Amino acid sequence: MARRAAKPRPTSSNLDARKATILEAVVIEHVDTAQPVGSSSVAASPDLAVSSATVRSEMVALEREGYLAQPHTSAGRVPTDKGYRYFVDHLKSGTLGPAQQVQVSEFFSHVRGEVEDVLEQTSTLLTQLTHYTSVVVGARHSDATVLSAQLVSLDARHQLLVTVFSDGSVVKHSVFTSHDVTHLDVAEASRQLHALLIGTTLESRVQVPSRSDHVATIVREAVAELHAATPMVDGEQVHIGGSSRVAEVFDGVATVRQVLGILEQELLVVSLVQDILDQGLSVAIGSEHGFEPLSSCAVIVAPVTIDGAPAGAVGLLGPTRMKYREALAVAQVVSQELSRHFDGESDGG
Amino acid sequence: MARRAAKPRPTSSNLDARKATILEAVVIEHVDTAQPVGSSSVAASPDLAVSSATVRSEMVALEREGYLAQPHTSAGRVPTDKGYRYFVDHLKSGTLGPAQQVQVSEFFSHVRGEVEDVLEQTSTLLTQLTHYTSVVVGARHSDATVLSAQLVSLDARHQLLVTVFSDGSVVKHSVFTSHDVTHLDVAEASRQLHALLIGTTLESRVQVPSRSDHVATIVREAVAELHAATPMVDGEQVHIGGSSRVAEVFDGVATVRQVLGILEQELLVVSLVQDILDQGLSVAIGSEHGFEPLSSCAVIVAPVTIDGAPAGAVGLLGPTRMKYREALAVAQVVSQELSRHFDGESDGG
DNA sequence: CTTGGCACTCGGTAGAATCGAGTGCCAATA
DNA sequence: TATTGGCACTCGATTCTACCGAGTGCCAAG
Repeated sequence: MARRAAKPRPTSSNLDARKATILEAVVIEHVDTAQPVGSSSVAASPDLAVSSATVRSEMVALEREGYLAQPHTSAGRVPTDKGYRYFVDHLKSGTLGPAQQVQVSEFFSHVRGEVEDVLEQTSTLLTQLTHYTSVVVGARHSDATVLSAQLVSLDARHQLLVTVFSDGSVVKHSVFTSHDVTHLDVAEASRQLHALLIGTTLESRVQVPSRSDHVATIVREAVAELHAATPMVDGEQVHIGGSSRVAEVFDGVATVRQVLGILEQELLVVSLVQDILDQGLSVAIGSEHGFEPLSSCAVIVAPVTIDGAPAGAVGLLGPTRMKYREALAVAQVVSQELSRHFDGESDGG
Repeated sequence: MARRAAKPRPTSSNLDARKATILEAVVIEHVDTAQPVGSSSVAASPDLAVSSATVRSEMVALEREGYLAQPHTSAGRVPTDKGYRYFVDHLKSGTLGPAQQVQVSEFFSHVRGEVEDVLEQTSTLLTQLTHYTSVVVGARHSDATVLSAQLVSLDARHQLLVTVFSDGSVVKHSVFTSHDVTHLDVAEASRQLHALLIGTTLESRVQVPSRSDHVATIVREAVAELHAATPMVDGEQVHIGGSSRVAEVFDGVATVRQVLGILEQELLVVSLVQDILDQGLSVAIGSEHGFEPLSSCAVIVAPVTIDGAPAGAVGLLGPTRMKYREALAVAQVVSQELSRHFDGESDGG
């Protein structure tokens, strides 16, 4: 997954009005029918007052410039990734249908609970709205500080370090001891850990006691555990919804298998989404994300912010032959609403 | 999902030795080739010293009794669910291949971390071992008692109730107040909540204070929150691995779509697994689980225990045309190892 | 009861014919 | 010069046919 330096904006993104109209018509029809589009059906478009012969000659031009492709001679044309890219870049932003609007506001006025639950449910909402696979990425909290740390004894040799962070996340880590420890020792260790960790971040250096008594050992173990497990905790939380949509939206078992396999590797998905965001894109089409196994997919992303700070993203994954207008609108609205939802929450709702 | 009263053991599960051998041969070959099996290839089996004509007449008998079916005239035979059932019931339990054994012991000697992580990784292990979709269900903790409850302030109007249970699970619940509360109030509420909740289970009636001061309000809210969210917390945790295998193991996009759709509804999967366990089965073949959308699947389950008490299950989901011997062996060994893993842990490892 | 023999069935495959959507090209036209 | 109708051509998809062969069911002989 190559991380490119700058936004790969189309180099020569100027088509005269007629070519643009033709390209648009091809995209729209192909998205609808999944079939190559012929010149005659394009010429039938009300936006176009020319004959199919004219359309044909324009189409060879569009093909030469890389916007269209022909599956084989004597077939219609199909948009290339570049063609979709032009279409998307020149898309007047769509809006949600009334039913969708209702569903979204309904959802956000009723949803409640912990962040994780909200994100999970949001992913369900997204696939319901679009019939595509959805991805919701929750923020990492590498700069969150410890609000509270506490050691709870499960049994004489098994303690649980429970740490609460300023972003509201709670993590637990098991601490095993080789000898039985008393409740008093646990209480003392808990007190020390709290004092030691409070205000620190996962990246902070923490000064652990060097003594070798029981309590100090537990404290050292616990801190080591907390920091050792950091990479796992630090990884953003991912919620993937509607992966079954993959099976109905792609043709060919091989592709389905491949895409599902990718979706199972959640870290990969996160870095993909992050990558696209870093490039300042809201859509990555086909090979644009430079990730071969997903070259027949388009990925739409929209950032989520909490009080203005980036806090994650929502995404939609579909075939390059995707209903971009709809999907973009959904992603945008949902990410906005989600941001607003959390904004409101942190002011006290 | 009908919950049946008793185990649906096969009613007349007696076949003479020759019929049994023939059935076995058909199952084995069909599992291997996915093709209908003809009399001649069965007759070629070294276990059988009869001609194909004899095999044929036995096969019509087996078909009449419901163990085999013919896709169409002049095709070979295919096992029915009943046929697979007989095969499974009379299977001499297989054993893992050496490479698999190594992989399992390797895994369990290296795995560490919280229960959730272990279960998640176990699900990955299962699909690696079998190439089937795996399900790992973690225990519910309805009878776990509260070891610790603590209220942590995120901001003036947003508190977090962090509860630690005796089974090592930690849950958090947000508590919002309509007025700012002081740190002193939070501390006091935390103290009261701890005293109030400790030793209780999620099912316990808790006597909340009826006073109307700030602290009492928070306490009431927090307790209400904890108990309101119970159903979600109570639900067993599910880890599903290798759902992409569905795409390579079933043929027909329709089936794939359907099975994936089911897998997305984790509650359904849990109740399915639970159902099969309740029936005392280790395999549910085709329609045996009475769950129509999965009628082309076989589900293998094996219970996981901690110190003898039921604590969850591991499962494998594949086509009815499944490698039962292998898969059963894997499920059994992994569930045992998992049980042992947790047994060891609770004694202090 | 088993077996070899035999006629029969029927899905799958290969090849030929056909269809038709769609193209590229060109000469006529505005 | 750009547009257009006309036309020959291409080539995937569909249909039809013939045919092969795996596999069956049946039966008479051992």
